[in-house]
Amino acid sequence: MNKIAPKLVVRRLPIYLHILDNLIRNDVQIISSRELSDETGFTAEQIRKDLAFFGAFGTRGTGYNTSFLREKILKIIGLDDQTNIVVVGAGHLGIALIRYNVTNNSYVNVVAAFDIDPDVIGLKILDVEVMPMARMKEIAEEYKVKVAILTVPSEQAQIAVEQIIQSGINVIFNFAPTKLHVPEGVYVRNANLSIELQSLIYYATSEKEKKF
Amino acid sequence: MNKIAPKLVVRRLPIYLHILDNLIRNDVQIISSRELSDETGFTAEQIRKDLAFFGAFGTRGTGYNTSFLREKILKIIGLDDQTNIVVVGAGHLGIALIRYNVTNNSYVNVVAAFDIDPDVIGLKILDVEVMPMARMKEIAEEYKVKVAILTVPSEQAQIAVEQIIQSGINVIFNFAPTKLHVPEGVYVRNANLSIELQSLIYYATSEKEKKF
DNA sequence: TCATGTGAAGAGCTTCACAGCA
DNA sequence: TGCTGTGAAGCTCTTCACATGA
Repeated sequence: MNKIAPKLVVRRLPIYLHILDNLIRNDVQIISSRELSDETGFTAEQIRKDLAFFGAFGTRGTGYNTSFLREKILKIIGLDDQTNIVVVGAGHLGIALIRYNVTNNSYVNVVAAFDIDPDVIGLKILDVEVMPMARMKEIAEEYKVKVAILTVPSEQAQIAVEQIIQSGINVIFNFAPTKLHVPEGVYVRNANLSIELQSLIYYATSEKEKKF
Repeated sequence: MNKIAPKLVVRRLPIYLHILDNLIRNDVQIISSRELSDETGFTAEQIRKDLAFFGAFGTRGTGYNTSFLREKILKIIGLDDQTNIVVVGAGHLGIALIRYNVTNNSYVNVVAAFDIDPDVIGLKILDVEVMPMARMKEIAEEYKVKVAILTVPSEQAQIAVEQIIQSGINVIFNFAPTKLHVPEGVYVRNANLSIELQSLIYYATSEKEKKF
């Protein structure tokens, strides 16, 4: 394994994982790329190529063993044990993501939230405590946290990023509508919901109504 | 204009729009693709190509007039007047998105939320009322709603989709972790936050720790 | 001179067509 | 036979290099 994995392939792996979990729960032991295609909407060829990038996990003439493939994908992503993350910014969105994540995601666990507002510090969302930013490094080290969800306002985003990086976290899922400046080796994915929403409007409006 | 706009270009337009809004607020009248590159992280060439796809909006040797370019992008996206949307599913995530959107997005306006739970029907989140699903069509027609944010649980997603489509809405921003089946002409964008989060773990784990 | 606009080249991802193997 | 695995072709998007024009 020396080629680097295509970004879009990596983003599809958890989708396959989710389907495999459901299949295994229903005692399905074998699945073909054609059936996975029906479940996902991706083509069977694409699914085979995605998986084949990491190795030959299937059996010709038969398909993929669901449990075996699940284990392989867990290893590839790096989800082999419970992965701990933190939420930075305990506003409405941060709190909603904590509740949402806990109920929807059995692989990733939020260990703490951080905020600068004394009014929210000390609160518990489900069993997740909101702590002052100063405790981030201690928590990150204790729980081996490598990923942070960032939901602070734009103005505070860059300052929060410095603290996140100093805490040893190297992946940021950024919900603040601003560009983050990070050093080499830190990976940022932006999830700017307002901007996504605006781009969707494009597909709601017929071409005829647009003049430019 | 007969070629169809590249999807990735459309997704970047609101990013340019956001920056232009800030520049105009600070009385900046001219911006070059180089400066837009510094603000966005995209290359200057890419920004020029993105904009040039829709027309020649700049002045050679000078740059782009911020107000002029803003107007053009608004027209291209279809944001020429306040765009109304609805939220389907008034759980934690739906409520958080209503609060988040209202405070972050001056172009898009949530006119109503819908849910099946009698306990939340009648609630107001800011000034957005939670209504029974049966009222969706009426509201969609009254406010010319073309876009819905879908935040119901997976099991209810497909049923909700039928109602959304029957209400005349043709674009769905889907937060439910399930594949939606829609007819031709309906555009779905998935924002599965758990799955995005899982794919990020890949970038947090060093290659050395992975064996497959 | 300086920054836009644009063909051409390049990179990345998907689809095709079929070889390979249980 | 049936489904995986994979080079080759095709498509989409990005980068390059420079012609164009204020």
